[in-house]
Formats: sequence, structure tokens, C-alpha cells
Amino acid sequence: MLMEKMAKKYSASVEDYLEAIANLHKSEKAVKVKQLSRMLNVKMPSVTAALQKLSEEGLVVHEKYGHIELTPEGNEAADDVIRRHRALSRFLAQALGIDQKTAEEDACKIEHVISPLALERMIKFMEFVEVCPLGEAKFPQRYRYYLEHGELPPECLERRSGER
Amino acid sequence: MLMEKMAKKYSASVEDYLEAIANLHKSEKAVKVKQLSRMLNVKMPSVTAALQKLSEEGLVVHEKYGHIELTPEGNEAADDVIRRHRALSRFLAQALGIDQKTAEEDACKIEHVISPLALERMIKFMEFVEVCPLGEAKFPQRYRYYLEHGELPPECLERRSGER
DNA sequence: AGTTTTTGTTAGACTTACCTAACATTTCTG
DNA sequence: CAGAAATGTTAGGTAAGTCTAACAAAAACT
Repeated sequence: MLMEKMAKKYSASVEDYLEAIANLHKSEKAVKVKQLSRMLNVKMPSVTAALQKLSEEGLVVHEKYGHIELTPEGNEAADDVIRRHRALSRFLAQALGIDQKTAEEDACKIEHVISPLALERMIKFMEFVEVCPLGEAKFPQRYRYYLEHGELPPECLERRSGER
Repeated sequence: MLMEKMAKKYSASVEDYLEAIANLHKSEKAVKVKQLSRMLNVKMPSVTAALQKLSEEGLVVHEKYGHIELTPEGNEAADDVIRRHRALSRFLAQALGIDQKTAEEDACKIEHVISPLALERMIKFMEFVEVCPLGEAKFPQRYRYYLEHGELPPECLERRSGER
């Protein structure tokens, strides 16, 4: 039986550790317990414990006092979390006009629970909005206007009043 | 100092119990442990334990073997969860075109973690789409077309080819 | 190199929220 | 209304994931 490459399900906590390690791995030469501790807002012993569990599960390579790295499997899982995170944060910021900070915070939580379908649709939504001009003004601009002014942009109002 | 009516933060589990009790309260005459157990996919002893905790916290009224009811505070919290749930599920289904079942499932998870701002924006988004006609076809219809056919609806294509 | 500072680990405890097995109460039914 | 069936509770366990305090190793400084 073919094993579909379906992402296994990890706990939110596990996903957070994997994501943080992957992100640190990109920006820093070596990933440290202390960094993870700060990044995830937990104390160092919690990190040590988590790393032990992740090692046992084959997602992380970590010897006592040594470097922290992801296994191929861990890396794959991390990439998947990061992909979800990015898409969500873009959707919240770009499509819904939420400030970057809040969008990030929401993405951090929602990334652990959103279904593949919902995620795919958010991505499709952004694609669509980007490529379809929808008349003179692009959709998101009109939506922004509505958000800022609390009422419809002029062209929508005109159209409505001329509707009867 | 004025106490703003800011919803206190409860755990996902607590919110699930409150939500379930409130929903059952509407459809059934009396809320039973068994029903909650089935609805939340946990065993009955877990429900009993949860009800005890909720009683102590003043969110639920429940005497041994007796009826289960929400206190005013519990009811307020439940309503807030339900409000989030509804908005989310509507947004996912209506705006993103996700099937009802998946939209429900996602809403059940996301309702516990979404920020007030993101929720508000989803609601605003639906309002906007509903009232602003955006040209000949309404926005969601074009989006649906894109979802179904995998390419832009004709009127978008025409406009693009005539753009140069 | 030796000492101090920083970083990392171990040990042990706590919280939340679940479970099973056994017991208790209600409710149904003959 | 008495026994059977269903429902609810108690007792005791388990798993995640966190914490503090104490100890160990590594790094940094002089």
C-alpha cells in the first residue's frame, strides 16, 4: 500500500518547537536552548524536556549540551507548519486588513488547528484577488475603504442608487 | 476603576463545555451528563469532573445527579463562544466557499484562539461583500467561479486582455 | 589556567484534562 | 413497587507540558 505523504499530526507544542528550531536555523549559525526558551516563552528546563521527547520521536537531533538540529522528518514537519503560518498571516493581513502584529499572533494559534481545505481556500482567495481586477478598482482597495470609512466606497454607492 | 466588559479567558475545554451546555439548553428541556458526554466525545466521568470545576468557578449550577444550568456569567461566556463560532463558520462557508461540515469543524477549533480583531474583520468582510455590488457580478460569485473552474471568470479575462 | 558567568540539565512537583473500573442513584418497566 | 437498565459519581491512573530549585558543564574574562 502506497504511503501517501500526509503530514502526521503533532501537538501544538511540538509544532511550535519544530517551527522555532527551523526559523532559528535560518537566521543563526547554531540553535541554542536559551534562544528557544526565549522565543517560545518557556523556561529552559521545558526546552530540554521537549528536545528529549522530540529526539525520541526522531524529529530532532540533540546530544547533551550539543547542537540542535532537525532530522529530515522534523524538517519536513517544520516546513509544513511554516507554510501554514505564512499563508495564514498573509491572508489575515492582506485580505482582511489586520495589522501585522495581530496577524502574526493569530497565525501562531490558528496554524495548529486549521484544516488543509480552509488553508487552501485562503491561498486561492489571495490568488484570485490578485489576478482578477474586478472592474476599475481592485477588490481589496474597496474593502480597505470600507474598513477605514465605515461606509461603502463611492462607486458602490453610485451603482446602488442607480439600481432601481 | 470601571470594569470593562472584557470576556475573561477560559480554556478551550471550558469553552467547549459552556458552548455545548448552552446549545443543548436551547434544543432540549433538560441538559444531561450523557448528552454532554456524547456531544463532546468524552466519557461521562470527564463530564462530571468538568462540571465540578465549572461549578466552583461559578459558571455552572449543578448538584449531584441534578440539573445542569449555566449561571448568568456562564451564559454570557457561552454566548460569546457561540457568537465566535457562528461568525467563523459563516465566514469559512460563505466567503471562502468551504463545505458546511469542514467549516463547522474549523470553527470549533479556531473559535478558541482567534483574536477579537480578526473575528471582527471577518464579519466586516461579509457585510461588505453583501452590500457592495462591485460591478455586474457580485464578488463571491466570481470567486466561486474561480474555485470551480480553476480559472478566472470571463469578465475578468476580457478586462485583462484589454489592459495593455 | 583559574574563576566567574552563562547556559544547560536533572529531579521533583503541579495543572489540566482525559481515562477505566467500581460503585451509587435514578429511571424505566413488568 | 421491585428488579433491571440506564445514568451519574467516585476513586485512582496516565499523559502532556509546564515550573522551581539545585546541580553540571561550557564559555568568557582577567
